[in-house]
Amino acid sequence: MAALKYSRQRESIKEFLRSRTDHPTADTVYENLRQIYPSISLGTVYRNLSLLSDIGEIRKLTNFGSADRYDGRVAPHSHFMCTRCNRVIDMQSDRLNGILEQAAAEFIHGKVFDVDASFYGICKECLKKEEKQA
Amino acid sequence: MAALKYSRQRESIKEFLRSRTDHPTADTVYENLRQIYPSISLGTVYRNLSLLSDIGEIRKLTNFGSADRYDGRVAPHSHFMCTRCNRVIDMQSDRLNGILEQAAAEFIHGKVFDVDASFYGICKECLKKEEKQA
DNA sequence: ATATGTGCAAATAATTTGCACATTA
DNA sequence: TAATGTGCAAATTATTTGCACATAT
Repeated sequence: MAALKYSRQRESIKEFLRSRTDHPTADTVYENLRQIYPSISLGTVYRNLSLLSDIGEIRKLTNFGSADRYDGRVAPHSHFMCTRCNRVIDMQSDRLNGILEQAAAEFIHGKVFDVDASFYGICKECLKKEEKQA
Repeated sequence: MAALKYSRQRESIKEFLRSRTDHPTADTVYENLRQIYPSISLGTVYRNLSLLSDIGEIRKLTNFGSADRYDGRVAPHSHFMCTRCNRVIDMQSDRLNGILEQAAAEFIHGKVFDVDASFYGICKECLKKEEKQA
């Protein structure tokens, strides 16, 4: 219904997310956009993030800690979170994507529209740090 | 470190989750346990849910709406959430589990300890309701 | 002109925490 | 009796919302 009107705040938020690969939280988006639009409000950031993910321009990740994170990349891919340093990095596996799609198609108790796979562990860098300590 | 002591509240919470397949929220657990322990507090429920999931006796699902949900089943499996009625149902696929494990093993940027796959869509029952309206 | 978007501040929702008392080992 | 767990209430965190004004079509 609601006809979408242009807003530079929204465009900037989208652009900012496209420029990053670290899946920032709403608050990080806010702090960064403040450099460009000093009077932007956190409410506006939340409203636009939610709107953009509703229309599929960005992806909302609810899976990696208490604050939601946002991903500027919408092509199918998975994520790995390091539970030491809280980094979230992209995982690309066509095979995994294929199997997830297939599992979705074969599911008999409903119609699947969306799929998400998340992995948790310790990243290389944090593993190295632990070795040094031991 | 912290040596674990018995508590009937904790045992009841675990037992309650084992008896359900609908992945209740902390609040639902609280409301139900109140029938048995009228003076139990929400804080105690939260503390025990978090403790139980830390020691792997239950699983915490952060993926299905604003409130976390809890799963008494810890064997590897996936979930489907109906975005109409908010039900979360179990999905069992050995093949999917296998591929997820394999993707975890092949991941080169870190060591994976945990995997989660979630599916979103509309369940059979809600699909039927929509048909009737059209 | 009218719908849509924004900033600000207050409200809400979910979860966590401090503290005095209770229970377990 | 020492460590762990509980209930209660207050605090914290993330997110949402109402409202008056601003901007886009």
